[in-house]
Amino acid sequence: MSRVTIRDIAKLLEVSPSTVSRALKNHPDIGQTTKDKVKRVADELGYFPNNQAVNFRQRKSKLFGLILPELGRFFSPDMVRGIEEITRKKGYSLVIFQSNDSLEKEKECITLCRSFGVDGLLVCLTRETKDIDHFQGFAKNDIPVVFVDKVIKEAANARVLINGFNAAFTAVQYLAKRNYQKIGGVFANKNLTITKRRKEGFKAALDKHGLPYNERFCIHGSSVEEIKAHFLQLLKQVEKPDAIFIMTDEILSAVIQIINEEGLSIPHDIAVISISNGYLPYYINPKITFIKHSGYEVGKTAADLLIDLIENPKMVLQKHIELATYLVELDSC
Amino acid sequence: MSRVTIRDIAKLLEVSPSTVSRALKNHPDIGQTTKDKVKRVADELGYFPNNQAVNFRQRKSKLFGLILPELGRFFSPDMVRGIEEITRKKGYSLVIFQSNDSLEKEKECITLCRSFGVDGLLVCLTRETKDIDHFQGFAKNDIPVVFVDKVIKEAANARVLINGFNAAFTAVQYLAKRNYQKIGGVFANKNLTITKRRKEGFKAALDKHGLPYNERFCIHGSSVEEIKAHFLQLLKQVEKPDAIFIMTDEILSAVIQIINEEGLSIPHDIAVISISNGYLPYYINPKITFIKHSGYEVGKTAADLLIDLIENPKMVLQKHIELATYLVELDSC
DNA sequence: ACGGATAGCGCAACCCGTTGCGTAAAATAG
DNA sequence: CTATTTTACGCAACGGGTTGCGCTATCCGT
Repeated sequence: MSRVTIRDIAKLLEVSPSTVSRALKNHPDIGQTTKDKVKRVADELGYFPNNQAVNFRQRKSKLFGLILPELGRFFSPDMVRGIEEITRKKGYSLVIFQSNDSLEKEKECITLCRSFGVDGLLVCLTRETKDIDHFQGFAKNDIPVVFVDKVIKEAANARVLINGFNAAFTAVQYLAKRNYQKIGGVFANKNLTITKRRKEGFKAALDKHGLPYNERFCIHGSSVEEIKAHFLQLLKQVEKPDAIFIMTDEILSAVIQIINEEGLSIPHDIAVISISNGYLPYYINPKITFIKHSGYEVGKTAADLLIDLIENPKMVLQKHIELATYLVELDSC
Repeated sequence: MSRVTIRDIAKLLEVSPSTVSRALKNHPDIGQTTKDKVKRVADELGYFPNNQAVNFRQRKSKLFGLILPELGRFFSPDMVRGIEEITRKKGYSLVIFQSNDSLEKEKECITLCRSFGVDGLLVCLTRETKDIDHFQGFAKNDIPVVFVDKVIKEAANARVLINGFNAAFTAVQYLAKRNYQKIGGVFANKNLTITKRRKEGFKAALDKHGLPYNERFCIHGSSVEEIKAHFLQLLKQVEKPDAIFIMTDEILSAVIQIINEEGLSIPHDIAVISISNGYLPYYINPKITFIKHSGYEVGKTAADLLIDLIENPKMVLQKHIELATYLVELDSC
């Protein structure tokens, strides 16, 4: 059996489809008795509106696209949760796409989003993305785009991310105040904006506390394997850091494995502080002191901003939001 | 500027919209010169098809709905990743909904899915869901539904999950073979099918190895807090288990925190084995021996099954797939 | 009783790509 | 040079809900 349409109801009641349509949405032009009849019949027939038709007509889709490099285990699930909550509350749904950190796939995702006619787009850029020209199609059609977490510094688009500079600064300052002298850092890919910002904060805090920035104590890596290998090298050096700052949960997970495998004791052999979404630090013994950044908040804020942009098209499209972070003092330094 | 339609191209070239439509899809009825002209103009104007119109016409949406209790940090991200990979490859996209483990919200999600006209549905049921009558609307309209991970035993629908009985059996057998005598278990909510199956495997293994099933060594909890409280109580008992089986990563994360806080040593004070997606066990010191179940594989398998059901409508809709698990031997027992 | 207001509903176009059918022109066959 | 086929394209309806406009019937005021 095919689905019940407004015309089916209309025929049954011998009224026009437009009357049924208006009756169902309590349009004042329709008499109460007609409204009642229509609603009763609609109910009996199990009618429900075909959103595809409505959206097509209104040139809306009530869908947001969400493009991520991948669904990780730390930050992104929380972020997606936050995004989904807000969008849902506002009557939108979320279509997710994974770009696998490939620029080419990111472009594919964009094409898909356009073909679905998404009403807005949330994007966490791939590490390969150097410019955002491929998003211009959306700007032309007045479809707002909000960049989240991984952004491009030069781009003048709306974006939401955490204040990585402050987070790193706070972390390193904490180490400095506890008299750690040889502070190292473990960072992601050097070229990413997110890495640069956090490293700037790292250096600034060292500087403020009169500590030297030692290049040899800082390692970078684009994958878990790279991080592990480089960190192991660092531990084998003659002169080792007495404390390390860690840029993300992913990196923390890698570093912890090496520390455990090497049988080192935290904080005795090496102190650790991390920027984290706040779960992993509690699984580790001792619990890792961290700078809390909330994927959930980032997601909610980004979704809110996107909805703002849709509801107030005149609003500046270049709003930048940097969310604050805070220290959670545990046992690792 | 509004988006370019097939009629815009038609007007420009003084042909009919149908000619443009056919030209763009290489229909043999259209002459080569016309095809070339159409394609060139389409390109110049930046035309791309309006999927909303097409899908509406075909009564397809090329969307799958995915309803989850929530986006967790262990199993579900991997599962979503697997689902997304397969669906994407087959030309579908994924709309995700969170039911927050509420039956009412689950029903809301279903309504949304229907209104979007999803072509298929993947569902991980809430803990409140006792029957699946609210999915009957899909059955009537021949829209396939695949249940994933959290299922209802009685329901005769397609489903994909891991073989929880075997996983638990293997785990407990491993403990038994290593001469642990007092084996306890930490389980989720008693009423869930997923819990029942794993507990059956737990008991069966004890039975096979002539070990007693001790109710006092088994705890249940529906939340992290409950688990923590109950597990702490268990540790304070006079007679304590010498090894514990843990049913999920979420529970493992809670148990580990208590063990750390109590200053117990694994496996000396208590041995641990868990069913896990395979990340958390490596973050813990010592690394936790676990039964590997793959959210990624579950996701891929479920998506494959769903696509099968769409492409071969005659196929039995009641296919049950239980994925195998395997032991990963680490250092916790 | 007459003019204007208002309530209540229908008509038809619209959104845009697709597709069955029809047809004129060109090509081929006989 | 007809008769038939083939080529190449156009027409119009379809999908389903929405909406501006127009029309009729009733109601109210004077």
